[in-house]
Amino acid sequence: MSNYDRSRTIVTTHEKGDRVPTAPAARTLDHPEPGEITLEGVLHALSDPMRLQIVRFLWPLEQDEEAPCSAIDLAITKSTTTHHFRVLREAGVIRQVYRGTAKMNALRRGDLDALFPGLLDAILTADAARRGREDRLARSPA
Amino acid sequence: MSNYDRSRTIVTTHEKGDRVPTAPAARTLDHPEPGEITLEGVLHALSDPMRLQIVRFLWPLEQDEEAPCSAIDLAITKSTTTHHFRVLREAGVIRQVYRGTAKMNALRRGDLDALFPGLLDAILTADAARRGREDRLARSPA
DNA sequence: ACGTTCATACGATAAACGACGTACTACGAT
DNA sequence: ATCGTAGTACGTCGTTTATCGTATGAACGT
Repeated sequence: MSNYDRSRTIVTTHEKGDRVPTAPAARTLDHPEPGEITLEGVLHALSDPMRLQIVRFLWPLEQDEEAPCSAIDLAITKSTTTHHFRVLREAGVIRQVYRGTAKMNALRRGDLDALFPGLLDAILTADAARRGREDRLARSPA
Repeated sequence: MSNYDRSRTIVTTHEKGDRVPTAPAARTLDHPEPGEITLEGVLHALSDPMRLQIVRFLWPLEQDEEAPCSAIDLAITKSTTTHHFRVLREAGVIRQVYRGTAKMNALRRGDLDALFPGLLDAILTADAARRGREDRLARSPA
């Protein structure tokens, strides 16, 4: 289940002579190959309000521009945030990479557009339109 | 297939007085108003393989053309089929109406296109492309 | 060495989900 | 009246999900 690279974390037992975590070997994260990305998986990943909010945040960024997890203000705890980012990554929607102490996130726009042309834009445009409607409703006299 | 006789459709409300006991107020089904349809709900409804298969079946039909539940051959039992159709209906993806002993289904194409322009086509085109890829892979020499 | 910051792992929990079987209803035809 | 067909209601079962809290780890400054 966890794609976290445990090659080094396992070593909590400093048994003196066994694997010592002297070579951090840059934490890596598993991402699905384009061929492993499924439409159902992507749709499911985007069917959660929090995750949609994350993608909405990432969407306007330049191609491959990255943002740390903490850049997005979600009304959930940090551990739940981690969970949602992982779901998005495992579905192939975002790419995550460690940069120092932060974990940067970027939409896998190229891969998704190649696999499902127009899908991402249709979803996010639809979402933007929906939000526009709701805002207008909220502002209109009751 | 698709030649359903609509000549005896609507008339469940008999003129005579009010609700005639023989006509138990024509079973009706609740559908969300366009304003109640959410993007998350639609995405969630379409993120299941069986439901995607249902929509894929309904998609090529003419505008508002209907098909009974039984027209689609799903590898699940009847009760599970009922469940999936209900999820689609409650998400606003399809419209269901009783016609005699059958329950007819149609995509709510107009409503969906108005709310989320391009979304349905993007999803189903993406799905078709994906299936094309998989078929090619399956046929290629191992 | 120490503390701060960012993010994870783990464990718990309550809810939702997908699937099933059985018993049932509604409608139309025999 | 009875039967078959189409679909529902309900209860169950096992899995997944979304959320949390707490403890932990990794990188960076001081």
